[in-house]
Amino acid sequence: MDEALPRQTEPAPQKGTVTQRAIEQIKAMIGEGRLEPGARLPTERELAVQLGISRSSMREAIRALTVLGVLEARHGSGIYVTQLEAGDLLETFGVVADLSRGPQLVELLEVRRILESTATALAAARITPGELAEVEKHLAAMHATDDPEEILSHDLAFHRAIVAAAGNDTMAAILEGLSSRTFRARVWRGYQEEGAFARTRREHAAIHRALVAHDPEAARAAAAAHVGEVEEWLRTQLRQ
Amino acid sequence: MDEALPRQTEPAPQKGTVTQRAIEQIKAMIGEGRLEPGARLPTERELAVQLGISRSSMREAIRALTVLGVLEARHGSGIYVTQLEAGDLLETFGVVADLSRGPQLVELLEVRRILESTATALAAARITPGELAEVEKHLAAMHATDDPEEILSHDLAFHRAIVAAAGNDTMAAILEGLSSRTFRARVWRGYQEEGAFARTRREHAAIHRALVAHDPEAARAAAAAHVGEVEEWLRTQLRQ
DNA sequence: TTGAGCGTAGTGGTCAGACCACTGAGCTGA
DNA sequence: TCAGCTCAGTGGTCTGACCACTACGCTCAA
Repeated sequence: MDEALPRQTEPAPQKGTVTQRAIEQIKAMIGEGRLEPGARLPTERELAVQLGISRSSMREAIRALTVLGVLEARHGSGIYVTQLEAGDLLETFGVVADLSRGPQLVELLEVRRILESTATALAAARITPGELAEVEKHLAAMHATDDPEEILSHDLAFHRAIVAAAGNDTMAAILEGLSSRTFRARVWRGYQEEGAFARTRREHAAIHRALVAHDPEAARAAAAAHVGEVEEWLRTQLRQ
Repeated sequence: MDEALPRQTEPAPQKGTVTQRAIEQIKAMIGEGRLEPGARLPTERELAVQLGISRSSMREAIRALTVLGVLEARHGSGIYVTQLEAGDLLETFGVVADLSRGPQLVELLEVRRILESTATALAAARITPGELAEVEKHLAAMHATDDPEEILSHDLAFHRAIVAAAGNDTMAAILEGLSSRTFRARVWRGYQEEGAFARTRREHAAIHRALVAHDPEAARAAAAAHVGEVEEWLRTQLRQ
């Protein structure tokens, strides 16, 4: 059975470019379970013959699915389906954050505020002593240095550890994209230059307190306020 | 200045494949503002010469950025940078929903519950009479037919209209991906077969009431319950 | 018997050049 | 004036060749 409903009497409607069709066909193979996660695909040359297209076009299709995190090409070995986990598929989410500007950055921060506050609330309810120790490690490291690069790095790890404790890998992957290194660097730079370090520390401490107390509502409020501060600052920047 | 820090004394570290490098370079050109949204790029042949690679490799790079929604190729005309709006960049988000299975679907629904409940709450506060009329149109259409396809279609439009009224295009684009047609079709099918139509109608009515009353908290609760029902049903399905 | 080292077949990565399909701007002529 | 045509330029596709790398099996000395 073909993937398209017979909307025409034509046997092969030839819609779109051959590469686009190849992308859809491989996606369909995976979606229908004909290719399991981790499975190895036929060779580029063989796939091209199977779908009746040239190797160049097939390579473009494979490249497309590679950047989407669906396939993984290993030089000299073969092409494999990824595990199709959240991390694989949502890696490209960072591109959005990297290329967004102006009002769109505010919208992204708003999404991050919503997700991160909920994730922090979940974490407060579920976090284990081991996970809490990890969070505290980065909190302490953040206070122990003056190097902005290192602070940013531990800041990221601090939030990442909290989100991981929330137990939803998909949400974690999305937030990872929303907090991607370049995105944070661009916004944080200006924000911290205005002497927001002290405020950031206070907010981090509040989040930490809520986690220790296993108080979801306090955690939600603290996380929302934390991201909201940056969001509001960015709004102000855009107005002027 | 090159994009990479000089971690080696080498002038050109040659990291990764040439195609990957080309992707990064084009992305950098856009990120640095050398290519504005809507701008037209040099021809494939010219770009290939500029970056010192073959046209094949350049085409793969362009294809990759095309599927990511960053570039748009027009046959016979040229290659253009998209408007880099949320819709352009987050179109690929639907791929995640299409290829996710099992526990990951539950995680996706959890993310959707969080975002959609907040979006519905925002909509309740901001919705205009015109937007409300649009919502009601789909609500009525949903009740006026028995065709599952049409019901699903209006169900999607109902939520889309609400989310649009929330005023955050980025969030709307993400939710669009999370509610993509194939995703909904896969989950909804089983859900509705169990006679959930009546419940769905009640929940939609509750959401509508909250919107009319401009009551954000009621709207949030109603939307969360609505998605949560499906989420819980899916959890049950996975257990057995 | 064992294991380090060496081939080698097969795979993805890259390149070059050719032709096709489509677009759009300029020319032509009624 | 403008409908229609022409054609140079652009993306889309194909072919075939070679390079870089991997994995596996073979060899041969310990």
